[in-house]
Amino acid sequence: MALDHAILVSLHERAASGYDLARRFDASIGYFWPASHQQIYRVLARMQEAGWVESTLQEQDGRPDKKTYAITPDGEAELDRWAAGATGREAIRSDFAVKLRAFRDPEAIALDTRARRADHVARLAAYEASEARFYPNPRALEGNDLGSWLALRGGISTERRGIEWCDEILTALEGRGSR
Amino acid sequence: MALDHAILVSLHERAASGYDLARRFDASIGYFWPASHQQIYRVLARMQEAGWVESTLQEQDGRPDKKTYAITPDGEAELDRWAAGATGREAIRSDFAVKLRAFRDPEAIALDTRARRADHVARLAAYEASEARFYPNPRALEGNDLGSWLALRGGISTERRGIEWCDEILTALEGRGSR
DNA sequence: TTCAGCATGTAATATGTTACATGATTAG
DNA sequence: CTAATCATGTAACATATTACATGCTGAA
Repeated sequence: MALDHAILVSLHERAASGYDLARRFDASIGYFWPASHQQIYRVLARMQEAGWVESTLQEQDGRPDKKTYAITPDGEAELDRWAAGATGREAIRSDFAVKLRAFRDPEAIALDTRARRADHVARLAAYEASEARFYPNPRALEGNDLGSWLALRGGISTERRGIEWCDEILTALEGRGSR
Repeated sequence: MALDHAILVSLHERAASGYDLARRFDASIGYFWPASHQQIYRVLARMQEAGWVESTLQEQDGRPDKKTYAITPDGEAELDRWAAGATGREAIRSDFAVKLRAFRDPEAIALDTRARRADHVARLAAYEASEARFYPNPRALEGNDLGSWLALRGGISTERRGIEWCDEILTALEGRGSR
């Protein structure tokens, strides 16, 4: 039930509506735990029943009502409980690696690899921009900010390694005549 | 439906029973697409109905009967079709990164990080042993072997980056007084 | 007037995990 | 005698994805 905790972390940082959360998940926290709005609404409902979050309705003029969720003390306690435990090994599920093993169509692989590379480059740029903007002086970081920065560093190294892998694949394919 | 294709790739390499596949998934191909035997049996049944695989019963003395699955021409065609398309971006789901963002208990994080690091080291060693054993001369590789080697290279770089990230986290935590 | 954005959800389907179930053989 | 390995699955539950549904505002 890790989406629960991702949402709790996000609500701990700041109260939000389901819609707001969905947009946050498209950006910051969703880089490490993607989720759609449908999923988020469902989990919010479940957590509200469990007493981990509470909601207040806000009227807005010219807009639909907004249901703002906030984390409760029980929710904070649950976060603590969860944070004290160990996280297991994360499953890697890579269609792309499976496709490499299949190795059916080198041209298609090369094409796919180039697209993936561009993707990694774009995301790396976004991460690096974030880092420069929000964490210009990493040595001074503490607590929550330190954690967020370390998570971002993980993202940066993931993208870099993705680019390197793509380059390795492209080099190997080119060396053997596929363009 | 990527488990389907992972199984097809595996059956293309060699026919196997559900049980055999489950063990393969614990080792080679499962590094990139983990799956339990329960899942595998379910997907095999579905693919047999679709005509992508076929099974033959083998009697064995002193052992339960073995149902050996093989890929059919339709299955091969499906693999081709799938291999020609592009793979989308892979979702990263990392409890650990979420936990870093929560940053509730630095001691617990340090402990967890050390455990993860040990895990990465072990898996890296396994990958490197495979590489030395099965692909001593990468430049000479072609076709299927080249693909498998490139997939393995991806695994190796993933583990290396995991170790580096853990070290970065531990350094940051130590620099601030958590052991 | 059409499309993007705001804001909320339900429903159906697909996929993954955990627990249960059976029964034989072989190694310790 | 006990546990592990071989071999097959079913069932219940949890989670994730895709499609559907509604309705308002503001900008092009």
